[in-house]
Amino acid sequence: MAKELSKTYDPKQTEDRIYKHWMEKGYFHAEVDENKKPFTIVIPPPNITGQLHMGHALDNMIQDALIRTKRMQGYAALWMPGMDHASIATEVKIVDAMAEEGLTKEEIGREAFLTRAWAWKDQYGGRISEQLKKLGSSLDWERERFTMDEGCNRAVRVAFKKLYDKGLIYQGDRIINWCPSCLTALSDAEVEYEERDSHLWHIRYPAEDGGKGIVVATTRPETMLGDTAVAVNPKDERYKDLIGKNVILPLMNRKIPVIADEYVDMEFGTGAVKITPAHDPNDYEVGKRHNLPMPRIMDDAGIINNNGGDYAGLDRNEARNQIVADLKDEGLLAETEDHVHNVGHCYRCNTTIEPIISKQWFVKMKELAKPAIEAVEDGRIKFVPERFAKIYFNWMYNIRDWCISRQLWWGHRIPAYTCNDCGKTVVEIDAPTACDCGCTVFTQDEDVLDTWFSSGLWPFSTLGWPDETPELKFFYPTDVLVTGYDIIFFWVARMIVFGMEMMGDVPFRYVNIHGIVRDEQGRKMSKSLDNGVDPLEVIDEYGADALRFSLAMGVSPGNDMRFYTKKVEAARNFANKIWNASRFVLMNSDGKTGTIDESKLDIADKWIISGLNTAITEITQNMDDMELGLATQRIYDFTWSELCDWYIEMAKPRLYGEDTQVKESTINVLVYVLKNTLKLLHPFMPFLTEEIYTSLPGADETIMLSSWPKVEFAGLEQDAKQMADVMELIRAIRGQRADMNVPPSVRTTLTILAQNENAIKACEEYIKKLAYADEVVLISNQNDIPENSVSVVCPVGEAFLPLSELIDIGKETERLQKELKQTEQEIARAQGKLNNKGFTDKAPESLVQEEKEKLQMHTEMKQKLAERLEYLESIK
RNA sequence: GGGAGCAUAGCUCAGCUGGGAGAGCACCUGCCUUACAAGCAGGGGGUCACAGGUUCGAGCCCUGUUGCUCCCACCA
Repeated sequence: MAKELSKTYDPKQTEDRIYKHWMEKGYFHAEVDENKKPFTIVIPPPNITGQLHMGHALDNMIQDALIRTKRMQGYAALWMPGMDHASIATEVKIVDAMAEEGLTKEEIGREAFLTRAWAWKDQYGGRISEQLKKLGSSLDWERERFTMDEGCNRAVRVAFKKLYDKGLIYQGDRIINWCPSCLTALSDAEVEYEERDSHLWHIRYPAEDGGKGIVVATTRPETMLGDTAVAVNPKDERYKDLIGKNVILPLMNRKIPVIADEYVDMEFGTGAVKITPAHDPNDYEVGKRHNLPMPRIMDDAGIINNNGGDYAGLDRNEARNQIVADLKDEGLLAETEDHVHNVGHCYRCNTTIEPIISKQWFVKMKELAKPAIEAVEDGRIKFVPERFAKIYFNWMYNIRDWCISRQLWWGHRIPAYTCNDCGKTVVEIDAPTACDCGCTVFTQDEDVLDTWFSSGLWPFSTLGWPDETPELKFFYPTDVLVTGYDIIFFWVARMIVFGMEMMGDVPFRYVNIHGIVRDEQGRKMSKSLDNGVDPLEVIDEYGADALRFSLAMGVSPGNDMRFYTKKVEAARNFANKIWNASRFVLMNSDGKTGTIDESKLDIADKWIISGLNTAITEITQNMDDMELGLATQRIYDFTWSELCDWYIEMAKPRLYGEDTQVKESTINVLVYVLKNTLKLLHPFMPFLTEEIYTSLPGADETIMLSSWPKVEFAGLEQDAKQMADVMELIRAIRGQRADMNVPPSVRTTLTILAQNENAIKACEEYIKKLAYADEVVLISNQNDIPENSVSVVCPVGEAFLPLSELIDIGKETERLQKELKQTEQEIARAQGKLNNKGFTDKAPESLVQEEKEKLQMHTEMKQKLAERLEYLESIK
């Protein structure tokens, strides 16, 4: 049923209404229905979900756009509402929120939400619910999320136990990254390194016998409190005599041995390294090899403990300053050298991390990584763009055990229970009720799991795993995962690992990696800079369609992009353009549904349908390649220039004419082309296209369930080419008029000496309308060229503008000579190519042919120009 | 120390397997032409970072140079 579109395009109103409509229709829910496969998908609410920041907006836009196309092409794909993990800033906020709600640690443990669940509840959840309420939706977003995450929580425990039983999870003392501010262990991936200007302090450790001893170089003098040896390279002649002897640890006055270890680089510093096994990963390894004591000299908050002698109670930074000062006083500071040092920082709070020896839970990754590597190597999973596979491999080949325990008090608690009586620890899915020793009281491990542990299970835990649900069977593996390159390690790698291990199959076939959305100055959006752009605010002003389109247009896969308000504005203008073009079609539609009678197509119709077909072919290919940037650019160009600027203008004279058959045919072509254009655009502007599409006569219930455009009607190329040639002439005439400052309101008689008379005749009406002519006179003889006219030379013919009063013969001669020169250059270029034997022999036949045609065309044009110049000369 | 990316119009960026340099914005000149001034028509503007090489032909492929960005890595 055709309905009218409002006079002005109001994205907000349209989007809200369409969204509400979709919600009512229940398009947002996954549905397992073998009969409907592959048309069953989850359709996300693209103006709302996950768009906490631009990165999420981008994730969702791409994922959604791909699905909207792929589905139409017959692929099953799955989009998960709530596909996300907690950002660190979010987690910090969660703590506050929980504290405000008065939750105790035990309560949190008992509830044991996914970290994600809380993130959603706190940030997304609140916002989404608010938004939903505004839209009048009855969906209880928070409740639904919560239910899903309860299920996921069980999956986490099952996965943990499975790995534990296979010996792939272990608990042990190891050097881990410790954040003294968050008071938790971190995985290697969670540490960010940053170069800092610092010093390399050279400290003398006197020999036991009062000798000179040895000078060590260190960037962290405060750790000397925990030194248990000094290491040198066994090959180092300088220290050969000292090996096996003791030196005195200054300030502490402790005897420590000089040991030999290959690890020491003779070239660096002094060639002697102080060994602090409890506070440095390398030293820890050395310590293990040499059975050194490993005293911790710092507590969890980074305060020097009782092992630090007089320095106990000092903060690690204070301790450093004090120690350096004291060493100086004692004359043991041999040298202070400037040194740029790579310092690790906590990626959530930016505090300098402290390597600390500590008991943690680890996942053995080497073995788990193997199938995950193979899956990408043999192409079962493909990275798009391909280059990101390298980053993945690099990480996977060098993978180390993953520290998964966190001393945070939100998140999944580790399902390990210790018997209060005998102290035996068991890992169980559900809390054990009885121990072998007869005791019934257990204490659960206080630690929680790394948020990425649960996130890694996401592709199947959200589908009901470990139960064999219909959803799991139906949707796993999904087709494509979309995410930014910054979380390949965090998330993508872990999902593949867990997918292979738990499901025995890949979690998805394609990983679409996109770049980061930066601010206008190219900076990463961040909380500290406060340069983040809120997608919802942008949506409020320009609409979700405009935002989505602007995030896709002209972007190349995997490259960063900048967020420009100007670009969103351009996208909004584009949306407005479509709106108005559609209004034009609707105003004239007269109930026509776009059924084409091929026999009635005229040259302009063939031209636009041919253009549409090319666009369909290219855009479909682009979408298959996940080249959204190219696809959007192509849609933009086709819609704006081909459809709006040319075809609609050409349709006008026919629509306003008397011939009802012509009128009818034209309308049908308009409706046909518009419908297909909307389908091509739908992945990027879902709301606008739905609104317009469903307003068109004879439209489907929703554009989402309509078929993807197909190429129809063959053999249009020749006519299309003729039309294009005439368009070139029209453009040339317009240019000439503009040059001479003739306003459009001044209509003239056009005299045309046609090269291709048929083409000109077929297009007479269009030439009149678009080249501002009140009359077109076709001539076939040079002698019929009107006097005092300006000529426009094109391949399809020569046009003459009778503007005698405006002509300056001298100027006109000059212009034509310039054109003649250009034409001659073209001829020379083409001849040059064709005279080159290498070109004619080796270049593709079609290209050689093309050059020949060009040569002929320009030769003809040259002839005309020469004649014209001759004429001007004669009337001077 | 390894790896990746980028360098194209004043600005922000496209340019898919090599076959006459593009878009948006900005700028200039005309236009309120009954879908649209969030618009229409026309226009100016580029040694495609630099130097070599391969090729009939290079923005695109190869080598090197310079500059910028990012990721990874336990040199104290």
